[in-house]
Amino acid sequence: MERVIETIAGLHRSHGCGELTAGDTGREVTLMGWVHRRRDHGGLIFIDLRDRSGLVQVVCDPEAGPAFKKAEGVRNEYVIAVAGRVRQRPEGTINPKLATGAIEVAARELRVLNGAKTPPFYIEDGIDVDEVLRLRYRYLDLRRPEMQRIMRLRYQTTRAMRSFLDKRGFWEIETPMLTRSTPEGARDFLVPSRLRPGEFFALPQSPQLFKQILMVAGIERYFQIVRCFRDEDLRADRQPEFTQLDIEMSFIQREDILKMVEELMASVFRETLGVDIDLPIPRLTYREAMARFGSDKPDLRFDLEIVDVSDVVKGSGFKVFSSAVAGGGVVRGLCAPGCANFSRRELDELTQAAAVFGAKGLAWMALTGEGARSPIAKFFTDEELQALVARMGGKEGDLLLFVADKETVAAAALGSLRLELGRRLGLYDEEQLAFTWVTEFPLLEYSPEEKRYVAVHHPFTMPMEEDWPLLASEPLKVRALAYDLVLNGVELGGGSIRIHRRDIQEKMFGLLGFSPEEAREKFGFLLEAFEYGTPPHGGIAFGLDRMVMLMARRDTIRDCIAFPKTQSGTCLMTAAPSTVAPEQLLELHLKSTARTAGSGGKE
RNA sequence: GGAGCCGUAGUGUAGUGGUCUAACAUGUCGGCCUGUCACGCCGAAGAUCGCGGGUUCAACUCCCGUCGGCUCCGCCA
Repeated sequence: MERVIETIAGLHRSHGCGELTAGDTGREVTLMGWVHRRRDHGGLIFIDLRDRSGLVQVVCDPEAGPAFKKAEGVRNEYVIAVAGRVRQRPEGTINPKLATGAIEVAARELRVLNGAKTPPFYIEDGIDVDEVLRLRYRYLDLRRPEMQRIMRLRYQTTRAMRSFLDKRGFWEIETPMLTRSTPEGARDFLVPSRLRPGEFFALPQSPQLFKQILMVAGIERYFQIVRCFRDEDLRADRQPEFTQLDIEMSFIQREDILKMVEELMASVFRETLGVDIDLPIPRLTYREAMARFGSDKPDLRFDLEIVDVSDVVKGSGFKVFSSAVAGGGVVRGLCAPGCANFSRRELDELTQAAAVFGAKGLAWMALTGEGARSPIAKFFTDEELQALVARMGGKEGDLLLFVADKETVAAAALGSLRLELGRRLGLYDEEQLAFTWVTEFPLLEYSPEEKRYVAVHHPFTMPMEEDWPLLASEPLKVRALAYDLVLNGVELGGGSIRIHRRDIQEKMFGLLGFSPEEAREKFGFLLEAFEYGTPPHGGIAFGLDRMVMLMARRDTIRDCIAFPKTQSGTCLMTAAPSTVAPEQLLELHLKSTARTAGSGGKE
């Protein structure tokens, strides 16, 4: 059908559709938006008009003449302007499901500002459609109210952060997007330099080194809401480009930062969600978190703690347990309340969940009225069984689950099992916000691939002063002045007090296996800067996408990013990445070794 | 790099070796309709079942491969 596109000339939008109330009755208004739905009754046409403020019903009467004629040709998602008068709806036609349901706009004039193809999915909340389609037509997906709410929440969150930090004397400073590839850490995205053949910039994994140099530069209090890039595999909560709130402060100690961040979080959650966070935020040491919850980002919305039974079972006749302990491992368990009646199938599923993290098996013991029902009960004496049940705090009707393994495997497997049980048993309230600090992370861990120690946080993290003596003797036992903020089992952010003393930094490099020459080569500019009067300093960085995901109660950060990538790192809307013209490569002095025959990209 | 799940009209699903000439809902298009709001009623169009190969008399269905998507492990200082 031939559609006539009209101009907007002479019309001035007076209201948002969703803003109109009974108080506007009698008022002459001009609305502009998208046709959400049209109901054509032959002699009377209703149009639900939508803009980002909401919906309102527009009524077109044949008496309106040309407006009625045009309304007949209008289709979903057409962009129209309507001028008319707000009126009360007739008796009995009020729609309580609609915010503007008590009124309607009687169209006097209607202009079709643009037509639209029929969208491939409904422009409304709660749609059940393949995410591929949503990402391909992201502009339509973002038209949906729930997505608009998330985008607004994200904006409100960064606004609240800026406002808080501004009041505390922080300056927002931009750092380069084209920078130096840094060793250590994630894989870099590289950008070839045209002017320097054979050389490359890297996109920043974080502004870490720049923000520390800003402390040397005397900025004292810095922040930045900044895009960061990591060329690693994706997850529901990991994208190759993401946004972080990056903060650094001088002349402070760990407590100063933690306190400031707690106040920041309280302020942001109050301003965006109207929620009050209980302060101070509770703290766990890394050691405690791993032992009790099997994770360095424990979900504290529910208890269900892991219990160590190594000492109880070390002398038992059950070889799997006793030999695990004898071999330096541990036996730990969980008491699943009221799960004694779990089926074979449910137990298999739990075993699978534990196996993902490397547990070789999952021992179970159902506490029934007739005693312990379990394939392993026969290996224990009555006394051992009693001691075991007592240690686990097991009651009749409970199911005890055990993993015997290296400490790291047992912790990880039971930690994941704990989350699985928490979900299955509905042990927590979805609305709850359980913040926690995790502190005293280890400074170093051993990398078998590289056959050396690597920094758990980064090479500039200050060791805890009481552990300084261990640096030489037992480096793996040294704890760092590093901290993570965790919310509902998700790592929101992390930071540390940095090393500002040359002697300690040299020790650290020594432990990481860098010769002075190597250190200079990798971080020379930073070390040089550090020689010109570096204040004690420290900071933290938060994943904005994850924070918004939790605030909006979504399961993936893709829903909180306007234009996210798929799991294979592509953009379904733009079809990026793509091949480029050979001349472009030539200019950059590059030659692709890829074997795919992409001859210049898709048309 | 590895494991698992998914792929059928525009969309969401059904169909598990033979009336499948692929069904249902919704959407779309046309007609009717002056108080609907997931409007209603009547009618129509719309799918080489992701792609390629194999098994079979016969494949949407079984097998292999491949592509795409999702979840997870590794990886992510």
